[in-house]
Amino acid sequence: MHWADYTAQKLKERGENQVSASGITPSGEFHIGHLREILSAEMIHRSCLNAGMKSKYIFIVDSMDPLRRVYDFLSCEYEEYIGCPLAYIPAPDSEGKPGSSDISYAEYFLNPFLESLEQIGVNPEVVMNHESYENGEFAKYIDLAIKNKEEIRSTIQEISGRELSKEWFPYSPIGSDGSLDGVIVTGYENPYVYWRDEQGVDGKSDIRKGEGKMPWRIDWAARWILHGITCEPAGKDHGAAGGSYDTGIPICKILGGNPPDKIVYEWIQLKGMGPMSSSSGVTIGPMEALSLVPPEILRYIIARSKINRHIEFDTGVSLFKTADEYERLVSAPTPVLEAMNKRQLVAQETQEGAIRLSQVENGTDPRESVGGVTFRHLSMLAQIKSSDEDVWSSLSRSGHIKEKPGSVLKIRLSRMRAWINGPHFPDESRIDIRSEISDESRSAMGKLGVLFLTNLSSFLSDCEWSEEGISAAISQACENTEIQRKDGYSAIYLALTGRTHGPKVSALLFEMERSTVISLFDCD
RNA sequence: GGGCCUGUAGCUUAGUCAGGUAGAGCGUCCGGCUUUUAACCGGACGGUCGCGGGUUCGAACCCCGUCAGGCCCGCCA
Repeated sequence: MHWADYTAQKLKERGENQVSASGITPSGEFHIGHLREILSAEMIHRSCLNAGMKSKYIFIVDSMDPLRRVYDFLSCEYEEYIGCPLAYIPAPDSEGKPGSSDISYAEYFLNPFLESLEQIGVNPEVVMNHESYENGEFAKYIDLAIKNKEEIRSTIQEISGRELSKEWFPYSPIGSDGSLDGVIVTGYENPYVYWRDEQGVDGKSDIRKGEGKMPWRIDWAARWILHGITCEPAGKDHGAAGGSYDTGIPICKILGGNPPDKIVYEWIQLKGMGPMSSSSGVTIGPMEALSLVPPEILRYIIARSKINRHIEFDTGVSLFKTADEYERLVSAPTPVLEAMNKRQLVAQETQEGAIRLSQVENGTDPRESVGGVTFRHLSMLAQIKSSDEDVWSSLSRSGHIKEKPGSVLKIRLSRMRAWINGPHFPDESRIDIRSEISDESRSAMGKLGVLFLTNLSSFLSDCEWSEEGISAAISQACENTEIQRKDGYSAIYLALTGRTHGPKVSALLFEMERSTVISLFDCD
């Protein structure tokens, strides 16, 4: 059984209404790792729906979290905003300086991410955490946390093994300069928390407004109750013994809630750049990774791995392999046979779940996602056809598509182009058509190969210029020169690309000018 | 120091919770396909399940120890 289905089955024991959630701090550009957080929760949400439960998926943006430090991509002017909630500070401009646009720092990084999520079929209910504070939704829990301050303090100290200072308080007010740092609480009288900040200024914060926040470990526990969260997969950092999951559970109970079960997912890491690239400074941009990969393949990468396994995200050749695997499973699902033992059945069921959860739209037929065109074929067309229109007309001539390309296919092509034109596309998959046959290729194919190509050249000069016609000509030339088919095809690839293998020859030649092919092959 | 996750065929891995003859895909090799090429079809090769001990009639699986990799115990997905 797939892990998401298994989790859904476990959740059913709690009841028929499920709320899955993710929470992310928008402190910088979103990246592939955040995607695992999002998709882990979203896939469980889908499994709950598929199991007949009521379920929703919410994405909580930690917009009330303060700016921790001046990140590399920020200019030093951000120094003055350290400690201030991300919702209340300006977004950086193109130079990393605080800009004048009216969107906040938090929104600046969030908005493009939400667009990417839409493309991979994730449509969460978005909750800006700072709004929950501003609306007073947290007030009840802040009050409870303050009243149970000592119990929460000892819970955190015992479970995390961390010593809390004398000044520690379960609510951090914003000081006179807008920062949460260094503000000491001096008193509490519902609804006001009294404080003194680093400048020595005294003030008070209304817990019903956005004038402060609870520390992370308590904030998390409180939001579980506020939103009725039953499931929130957390990264292994939160999941470690003594981490915020372990303290969140008892704190949630202190605040009168029923915490979700602990679900921990492993990290996803970027790989695929050769050892040379890291030294040459080629690194992959966080959102860039998302823009290269077809949505269902991206989902499949997350769905096929168990939630507690490392994933190496690779934008090189293994992307082809993953796409092949996906397409193979979609077009020819493993059949359920009587002879299968329990394990094989489990494996089959897990595989089916991974494919089902990889679909951009829940419940659609996986075969539609391939759109009749394989990833590899598209990579060839995208390389030899610079205009999209030519790609579509080629696909329609070859019978891959009926009329106009669907939106799924258009997105696939644009991502393919981004991949091919970027630094991550593997060289070995690059189609570089030679204008003449190199000496190495000539010696590799041997005399028979040369003879074959010359022969082929004449057949091609008067065959029908279609994939079928070209295939027939190749076949004739093979028979005529008594070359092994295998060697004949190798000779063609050697002439075209200098390698012994490549994409389907008839399709490749068909996309070229007949005269170009004829003069290239006529090499005797 | 304390803790978590991982270690199974050349590679990616299933199976570990509920112990019962180690499964799959990729790659490799061999054969087939007389319009066969980043294919397809059939077959073969390939595993001391990290290592050592224990429990058991029986251990990849349970227990103890140990090694290796990753991670957490301020913030981080």
